[in-house]
Amino acid sequence: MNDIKTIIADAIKDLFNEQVSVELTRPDPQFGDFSCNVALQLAKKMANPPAGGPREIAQSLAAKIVEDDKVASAEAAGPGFINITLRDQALWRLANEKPNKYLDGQTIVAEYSDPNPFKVLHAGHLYTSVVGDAIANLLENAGAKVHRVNFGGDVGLHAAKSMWAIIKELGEESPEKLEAVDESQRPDWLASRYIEGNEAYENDDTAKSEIILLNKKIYSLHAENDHDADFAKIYWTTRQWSYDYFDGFYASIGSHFDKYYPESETAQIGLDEVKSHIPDVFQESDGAVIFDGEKFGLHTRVFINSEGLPTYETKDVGLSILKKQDYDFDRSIIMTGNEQDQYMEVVLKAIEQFAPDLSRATTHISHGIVKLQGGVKMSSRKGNFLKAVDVLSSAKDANQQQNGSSDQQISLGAVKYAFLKHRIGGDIIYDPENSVSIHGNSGPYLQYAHARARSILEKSANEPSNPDSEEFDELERTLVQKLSEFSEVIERSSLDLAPHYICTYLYELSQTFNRFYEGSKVIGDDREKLRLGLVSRYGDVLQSGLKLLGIQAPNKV
RNA sequence: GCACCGGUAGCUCAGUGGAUUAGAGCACUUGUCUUCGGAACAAGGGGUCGUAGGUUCGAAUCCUACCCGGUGUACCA
Repeated sequence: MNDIKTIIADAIKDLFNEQVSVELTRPDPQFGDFSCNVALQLAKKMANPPAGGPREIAQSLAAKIVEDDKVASAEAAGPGFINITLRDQALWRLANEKPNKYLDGQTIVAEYSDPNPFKVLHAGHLYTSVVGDAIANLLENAGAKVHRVNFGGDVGLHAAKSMWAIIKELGEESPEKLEAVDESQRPDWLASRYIEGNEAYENDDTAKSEIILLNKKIYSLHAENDHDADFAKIYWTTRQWSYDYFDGFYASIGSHFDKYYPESETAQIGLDEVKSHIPDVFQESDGAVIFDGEKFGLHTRVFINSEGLPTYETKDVGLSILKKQDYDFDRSIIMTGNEQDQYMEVVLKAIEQFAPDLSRATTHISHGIVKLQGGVKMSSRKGNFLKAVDVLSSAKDANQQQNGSSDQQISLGAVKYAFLKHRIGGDIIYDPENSVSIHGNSGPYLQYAHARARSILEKSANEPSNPDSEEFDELERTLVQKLSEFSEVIERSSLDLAPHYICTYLYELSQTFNRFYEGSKVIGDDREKLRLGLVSRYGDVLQSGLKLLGIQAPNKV
């Protein structure tokens, strides 16, 4: 693709001695392989454009471009577009192009999922785990060294609520009693404690003040690095249960993290940093330390509360510094729910005041809420929300019911694809039945399409050939043309941090293949070897595309 | 109030300032096909791209105002 751009850029230089950034688009296939609007740009730019305007510029460029031996035809069209058709061999080479490693040598930290210890993973955590992982894959594929990290609150009111209920449940501060909780029950047991603690906090004033005290106790436990007191033992043990539960969950969806950053580890660093920038960046106000975002058209937010405790803002400052220390990244990507959009703007603006490079290297992306199709009522009662495992099991059930399949790769692929196929940002309406459907734009459909392609290759007695010197017929060429888009799609997808481009592309590709397959006999045809070559490349593209999305593509379904 | 995000077919959603006719899937109508895995292919109906202006050779896309929905707006995360 860059070859083609160079051909056009050279032609522009030769004919008009101008420099224009050449952008290629993929037009409707009937118009050619590529389309280019440089003539329209040039006409604007030139001091003395030709009398025929952009149309004439396009014509003379087309005549020049077509001289290149990669190009079969180039024609001026419409108000001044140039439609370019490649020679078949050049198109086939493009269809086999390796991904552009434009991020070679770069280090990127991707932070997502971010669940809190002591609490339950909900549907939103599942969503960001899936989408964050796909983005990390894309960046890795472009050559970057990517570190996946996870930030969560192991201190704070929710932890105190849990600890309060844990101790109540145990009857006393005796850590050995925790052994009675079976390993498999630990996540649910902790979830129940959080619900109890939360309820007590809201409805029982005595409990509430006890919990507030526990909150401070947890902070000081960290400050003193206490691992010996009974209270500390209970805290550290149950906290570890949470991390074990997270690890198990991520493994079950085929994902992993390099590192967990607990808030307890970022709080002090953030606190020191914030304090060192009073009053130049942060100011004291009503006993708290704030950042006056209004100077920048943003909100003012509290970084250290009037009790001297760091807020989430300060912990995020600490996290940024820590991530930079740990990985010396070129770029940092943070994915959260979109309710944090304006919050994050303030934090990044504050960081910009004392560490502009750090702020500039950070990209925040955010997503909406995951809802179930049909709008299952979310009760306001605590603990009754859409859990990550609920989403997975609804897919499993739907797969069983609709397809009679208990294949986890299928139901997991269905969920991932259903999340990934939408542009990041809006709410996701998840429909289990739709997601596992073998008709239409779904994960299982593509997994099946891949298996079917592999099956053709296996069934044939011949080896695929590399059709480098032959001409394609119409259906073959349409397929190769679509295959040739793959490397562009994944590059654009990683540039825009938009995995959904890949979903759209893979589905379109499979439709193109089905049309080819409907009209072209493969096994037993004179052109069998050549066509096997196309089927083989198609299978590879489907598999590597799905792999980038974090979806398995087995050879047999 | 102010700010941010969204509003595209009955539903769920794509859509890079470009090209006749704004696209998919699901759902609906009809056809092909005794199937190299038909989990297919072909054709059709269905649209004031929230509304009104503006910029542009060209706007779903950019700008302005407004309407609707969601979220955020000082010591939660």
